[in-house]
Amino acid sequence: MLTQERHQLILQQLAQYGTVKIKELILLTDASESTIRRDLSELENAGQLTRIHGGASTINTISHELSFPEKSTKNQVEKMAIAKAAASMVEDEEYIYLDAGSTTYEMIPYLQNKKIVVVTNGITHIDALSNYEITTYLTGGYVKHNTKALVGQGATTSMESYRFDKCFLGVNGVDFNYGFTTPDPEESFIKKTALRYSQKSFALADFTKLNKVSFSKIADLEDMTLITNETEDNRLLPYKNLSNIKVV
Amino acid sequence: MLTQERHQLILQQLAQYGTVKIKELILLTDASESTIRRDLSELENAGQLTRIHGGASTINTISHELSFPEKSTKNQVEKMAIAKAAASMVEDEEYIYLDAGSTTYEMIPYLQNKKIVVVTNGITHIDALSNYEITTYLTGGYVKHNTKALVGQGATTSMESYRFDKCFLGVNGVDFNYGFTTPDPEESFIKKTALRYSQKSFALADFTKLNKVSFSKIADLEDMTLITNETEDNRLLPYKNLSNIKVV
DNA sequence: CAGTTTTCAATCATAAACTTTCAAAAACGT
DNA sequence: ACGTTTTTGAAAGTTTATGATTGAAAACTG
Repeated sequence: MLTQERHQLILQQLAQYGTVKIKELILLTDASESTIRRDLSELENAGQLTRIHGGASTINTISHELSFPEKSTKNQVEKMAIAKAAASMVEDEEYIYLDAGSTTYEMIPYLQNKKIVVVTNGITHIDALSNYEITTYLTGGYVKHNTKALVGQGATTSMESYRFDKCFLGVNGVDFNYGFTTPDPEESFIKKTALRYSQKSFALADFTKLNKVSFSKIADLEDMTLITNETEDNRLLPYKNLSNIKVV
Repeated sequence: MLTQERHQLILQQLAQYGTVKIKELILLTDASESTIRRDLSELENAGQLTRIHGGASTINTISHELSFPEKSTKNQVEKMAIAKAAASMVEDEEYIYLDAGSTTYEMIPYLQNKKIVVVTNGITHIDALSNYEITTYLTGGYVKHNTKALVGQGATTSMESYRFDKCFLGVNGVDFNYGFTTPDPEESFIKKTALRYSQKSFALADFTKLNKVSFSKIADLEDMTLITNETEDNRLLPYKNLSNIKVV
């Protein structure tokens, strides 16, 4: 990746979110920590940003915070790492279902330049997918106001017209006995539908979701490949022996 | 490959991506590294690009980002007046189809507090509709990157599940003989579908669209009620005697 | 506030990109 | 066909960018 490309990416992230962490930039650019630090120094000297502990922020953070919604930075780096691993599963010429949700959203930058077709029920994904010029279809359906996800009969019906090589679903609970779960039965039903029409399915869950059980069941553990991240404790222990698990 | 061809290719890549790597150019041209370097030097001396470590970039990458910002607020006042009049046609308990486009978008603030259900193919409408807590369904379909409108078979199919009391469509051409027209046949087809499933239909067009004919026909004049605005000239003259016209 | 973890700046060796040079190949003109 | 000019690709030596390492500084934790 060219120096200028990195600089542009950094400034773009800042314009979008107001702040950015070094670890996020490392994931986005595949550059080393040293390189990112050098980039931030240069951009700071050029007066394009201000460095803060752990990352950088726009010069005038105040105005930005008011006009733009803050990126929820909770487990952001973990989510990006998982998203990156998930995106690496995608190959050219494939048809992909991308679930609504923040983790699947983070996959989009890593799908750049892949010759794929994406179907999604996440309205928030559309802008990013358009920016990267990825061919996109949206399912129809009822608009959930809080999450901007499409659900209901309209969503499932429109999915019946499609078949996917791979689907990527966010899940809120992973449990050895209860399998994959999520709070909203409506969304759960959409996920199940995606699952049914996909050759291969992936569940994205950061470590905070492990050994949690949510309300509505999506599938059993063996039905999807779990993509999650390493932790220092032994939360992952029950799953270590599973064949369909990828730990980043 | 001719020198001139290479130069053209380099400039074309730059125009498309803003930056280009030397390794990419080697692959694209089958020329040696030395040759590409010479090309870049020459083009830099000619003031056509700036070389950077690893490749080259356009002189002012900033201009690319500046082209983004604001879309023309052309005829904004007229559009709002028309939108307001259109929204006043909507009554409680009705099921409404709201077409994608800037004029129909302006209707949304005026729909506040109405107990209605809205179906739309305009992704850009969703945020506003959510803000006003209006029950919303989105049609599915292919995402047109530039307009963020949903089109294609998926869109029309999903509309078949719905029936509307009223639909509001933006049109680009209104002509006494040719009726209502719009540039994109795909979008035209969606509008026709909405029309078919609506009890009553409204076409929104500011005075600049009058006596214009666009490529793809939507309907005849008598099929929709035209909502447009007053002008000082006599553009409106041919339509004055129509029963289904509302001038604001 | 002491101990731990994370982040940071500085340094250095390596790898990648760059410039210069030169000889071979291709294109050109007579 | 012959010599001349232009273009090309490879090689040498130079510069720049990068990633790993290390100890210091800052933030976090109990």
